[in-house]
Amino acid sequence: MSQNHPLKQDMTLSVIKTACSNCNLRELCLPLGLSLEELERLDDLISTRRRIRRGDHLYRAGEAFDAIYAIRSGFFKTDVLLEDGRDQVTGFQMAGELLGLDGISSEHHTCNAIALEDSEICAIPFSRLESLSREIHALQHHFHKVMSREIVRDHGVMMLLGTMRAEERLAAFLLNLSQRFTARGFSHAEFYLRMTREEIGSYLGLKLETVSRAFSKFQEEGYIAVQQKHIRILDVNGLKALMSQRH
Amino acid sequence: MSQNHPLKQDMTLSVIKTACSNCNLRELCLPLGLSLEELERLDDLISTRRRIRRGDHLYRAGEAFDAIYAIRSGFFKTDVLLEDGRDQVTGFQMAGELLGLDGISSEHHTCNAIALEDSEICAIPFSRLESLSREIHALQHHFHKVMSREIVRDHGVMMLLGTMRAEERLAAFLLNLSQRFTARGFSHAEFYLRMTREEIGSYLGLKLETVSRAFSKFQEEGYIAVQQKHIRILDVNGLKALMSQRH
DNA sequence: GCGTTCGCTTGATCCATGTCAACCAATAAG
DNA sequence: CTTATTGGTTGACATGGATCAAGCGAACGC
Repeated sequence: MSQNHPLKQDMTLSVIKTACSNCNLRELCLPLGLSLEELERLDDLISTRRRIRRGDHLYRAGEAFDAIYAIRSGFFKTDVLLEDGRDQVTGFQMAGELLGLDGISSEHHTCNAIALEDSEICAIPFSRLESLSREIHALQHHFHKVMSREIVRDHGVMMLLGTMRAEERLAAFLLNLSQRFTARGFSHAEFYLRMTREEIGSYLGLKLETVSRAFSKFQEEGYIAVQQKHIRILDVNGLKALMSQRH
Repeated sequence: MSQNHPLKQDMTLSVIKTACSNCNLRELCLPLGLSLEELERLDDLISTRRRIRRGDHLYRAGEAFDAIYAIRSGFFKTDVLLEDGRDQVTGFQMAGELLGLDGISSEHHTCNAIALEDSEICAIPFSRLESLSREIHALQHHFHKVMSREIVRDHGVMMLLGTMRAEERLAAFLLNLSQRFTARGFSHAEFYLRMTREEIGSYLGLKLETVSRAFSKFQEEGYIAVQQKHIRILDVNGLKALMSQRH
């Protein structure tokens, strides 16, 4: 069992800084235009801050659901397992994004959430979120939007899996990552992948060899420079063009 | 432009019977255990009831979002369109299910909803739903569960598209339909498909020929009897077994 | 520092599904 | 009733990606 071992240092840190109101991710994670008083009440939402070490689970499929999680820093994947052993990565999540929304429906988590690098999360007890969002209109609306955005994102993945070919899928994937890194103030053209070829393949419905070949192809074509997990995008438009060409 | 032509008859009908409290779908669509007073307030939620004729759009991608829709009777598909003309069916919805949740995030619909048979829907203005769910705890929670269930469903489709082969996909599709018909009091073993092979294929990430061949194969194997859109399931376990066999 | 493991790349081959095409059945239109 | 149209089935063939296999570099444990 991979367990979490909060360090002393970690504990004090969480006491000092668990506050949405001064979190530098608040534009990503919270509604805009809250009053000071509302912001203060929101700070009470976060029950705990936790470190999750690379490779550890934040939660597992089947566990009772009682909180959703905001990623404060780090990188996660979620995956679902079929009885017969097949599994699929359903998403990669980065700082400012939420984890655990799928657990609301059955009150049990339906997928595994695993840290791909040492990460920090804020746990938001769901019943408290519901009661606070009955009082703060903007919070309620924001939460609904976040859930809806997740549905729209999933439709995008369905589109990708259902209609695109291997290279298009990988191009879409890279462009999506690039865009999300940009939104977080990182370079849009240069980043490190936190996941393996196999995890990318699982997410994109491809085998790792196919992913690897597509990377090589993109490099040959001059769209990107790859060196293991280090990616530099050299020609965004090339990648975009690749996606829109018929068949 | 396909428009809706409500008939006089239709109008009176909607005045007489627009009431969740006596809707025979309420177990599917509403939280349980509401007080009478709460049920009455819920009835006010539904602003209009509309007929949508086979082939007509309930809404289109890009249109402003202001309501979600409960299907009172009938059958719908939703699809998304890529710029280059490719499209994909993202779901089939039947009585008691909700349409339009994807529109909350951007306040515009992100897909098309098209009736596959003459249908009736209840429009639920979203702002009213939000304000009422701030007051009725059970309604709020139910709504969150419904959104979450949609996310879980989408993960199931991603799994299907990402890891299953053609026959497994079709088997999963048939079993899912069967189960949903059963939940609505229809036969679990015999039903009419409302969609074409092409639409099934689009949903499952397959070409219509492949769908057709898989149907024929299932019939040869004795799992089902097919005659155009009429399906009889003869061996549920056969279909289930097909899905869990390795590769 | 050295061996082991893991992740990645690349080549050769195979196969499931796509593509193209012909034909048939059901339904709608005239 | 006759014809046009749409949806479905089936066959022959093509191909994208899976599979199998070998080898290599980077990271990690000892």
